Amino acid sequence: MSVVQQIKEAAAKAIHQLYDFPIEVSAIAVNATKPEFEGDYAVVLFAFVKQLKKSPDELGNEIGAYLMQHNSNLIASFNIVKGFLNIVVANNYWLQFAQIAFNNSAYGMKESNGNRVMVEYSSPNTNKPLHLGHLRNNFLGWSIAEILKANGNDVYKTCIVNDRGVHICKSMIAWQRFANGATPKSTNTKGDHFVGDYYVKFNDAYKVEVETLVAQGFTKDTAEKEAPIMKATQQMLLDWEAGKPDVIELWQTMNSWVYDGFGKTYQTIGSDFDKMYYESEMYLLGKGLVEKGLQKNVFYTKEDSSVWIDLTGEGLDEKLVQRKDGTSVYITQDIGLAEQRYQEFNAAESIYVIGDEQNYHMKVLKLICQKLQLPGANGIHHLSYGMVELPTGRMKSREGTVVDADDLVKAMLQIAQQKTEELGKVKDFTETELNELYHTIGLGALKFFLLRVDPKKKMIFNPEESIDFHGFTGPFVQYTHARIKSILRKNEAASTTIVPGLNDTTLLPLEKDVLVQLELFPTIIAEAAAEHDPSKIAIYVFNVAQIFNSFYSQHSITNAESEAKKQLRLQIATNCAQVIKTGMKVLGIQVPERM
RNA sequence: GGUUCGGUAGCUCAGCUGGAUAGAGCGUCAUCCUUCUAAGAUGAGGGCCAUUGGUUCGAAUCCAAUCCGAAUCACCA
Repeated sequence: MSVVQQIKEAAAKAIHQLYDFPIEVSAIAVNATKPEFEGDYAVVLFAFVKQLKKSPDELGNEIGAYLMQHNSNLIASFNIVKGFLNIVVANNYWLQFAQIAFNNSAYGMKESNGNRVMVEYSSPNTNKPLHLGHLRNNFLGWSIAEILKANGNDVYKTCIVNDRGVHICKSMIAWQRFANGATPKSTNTKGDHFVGDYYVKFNDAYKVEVETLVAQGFTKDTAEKEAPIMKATQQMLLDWEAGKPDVIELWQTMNSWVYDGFGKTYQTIGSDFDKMYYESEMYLLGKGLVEKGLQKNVFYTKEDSSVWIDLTGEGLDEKLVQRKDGTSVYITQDIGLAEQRYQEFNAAESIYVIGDEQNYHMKVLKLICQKLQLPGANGIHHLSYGMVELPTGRMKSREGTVVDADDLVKAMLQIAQQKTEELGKVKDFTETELNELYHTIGLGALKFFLLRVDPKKKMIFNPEESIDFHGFTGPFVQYTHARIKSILRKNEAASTTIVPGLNDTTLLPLEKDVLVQLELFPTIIAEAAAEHDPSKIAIYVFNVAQIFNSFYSQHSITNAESEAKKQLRLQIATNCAQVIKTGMKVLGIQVPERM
């Protein structure tokens, strides 16, 4: 149990016992003591002054004395300042903690709890390569899955590929017309980029046709509908749905190019999935559910025989779930997919990593699932993340301001290489080792940059700042790890038992600061899982690195004042490396032994 | 117009289940490598926490209103 939790429980018990006043543990407020006062944690007394009709000083003294008497292993002393009961945690407690963490290679991880959780993320379209926004999605999804695993859940990572629809047909039409049989191989282009290029070519051609029609006197609306290339695209979609062999074949070929490209990107950025779903196989799902919904009177039919749900009672609108021609819409598919996945994975909780532009859609989806009483409906969570914008504003494909994922990763690796070469610390590395290191650092910088911000918030990607390797960055944390490892290599392993001769030794402030920080790790991991928020861990891991660096600059480990101190500091350093490694791992970031 | 989210240092962000003098990083200025990795450390400077009112012992945090910004409200996906 965490120190804070122990203090809360002890304080609640004290108040109950001393004043015969039962109080919820959660009602006790405990903060870190400000550095200028003596103590580690402070119990806020104001809340009870009124209820217990005693002055803060009186309360503090009585509660403090009780706590010391009944929790002598935890609490060494206390003092009261302006309504705050400052508690000094016993040095022995911290020393013991150092041993416990040192001997637990899974420190921060929880035992399996048997809960099954499905995480859906990435979900690309097959007409365009991945961009910066997809990277945020992929890093968030992968990380939240790891964080949930670390908290003992069984996690299933899934991905739904949007591989059908008009947008795909656009690329196909453009390829037919403009490619002259070119392939990714013949042009030496990555498959997803190759197909994306034809999507762009479609739009260029379409634009020209519309302009021509407008010049001939058509209205813009008519021109957009009547442009020959658009009509051809719509015909192609119909042919696809009818299963016309040559269209299906082209569709399969072009999609296979895209998957080839995506596969490479996923491998580079470390995304993986337990199960891939393809919309082409799923878009008919949910038809049965429409029937079921009608029977349950959750849905109703309008006179044109389209099917709707009325969500005005929930403050939303009426929503179409089936067109009058009997075809299903986007949301119907999603309902079907939700049910199907529940049957496959039996996950009580499903987390959908989807941009905040779909907040409304996800709200509707959950509501409908609940009204249909689908199992697992209450466990649907939308991990809604904000858009990634550039300093100049939103990325727009039409204006060519989209930051391509592959380009960005490549640029990060190059900067990692350049920086590493400048510093010249790993001149003895082999070619393979060097490439591995550039990958670790470059990708680490990128992942950390995208994960260190609260997912809910939109963020600004500043190319200048993101490639900074100093301060609140991935490489800073990685560097700290490498630094610790370097020290550990130069010393024999630390003692795994209680270091003799330390019981009476006062911990130095910086030694204690590091231990206090390390002790928070399990709490932070749990918080990050509960809030679906990897940024909590990024911030935490940075704090650990920072505090260690302060400690390191002040106190020598190798040449400590005594052998006992040396052992303790080796333990502390080892624990820091361990916590940094584990914390970074759940963010999807490797840490090097040297850099 | 309705709904939702946001507005904290020059910039990027923490802090938001109310608690002590609002914190980091970047950038600026100044120190520290013959001693464990300087991708580091230390210090200085930088703030009407959008505005106004309310709730109370106490508000960046909760409530209301206002201003500014974003997303969304498709028989698109």
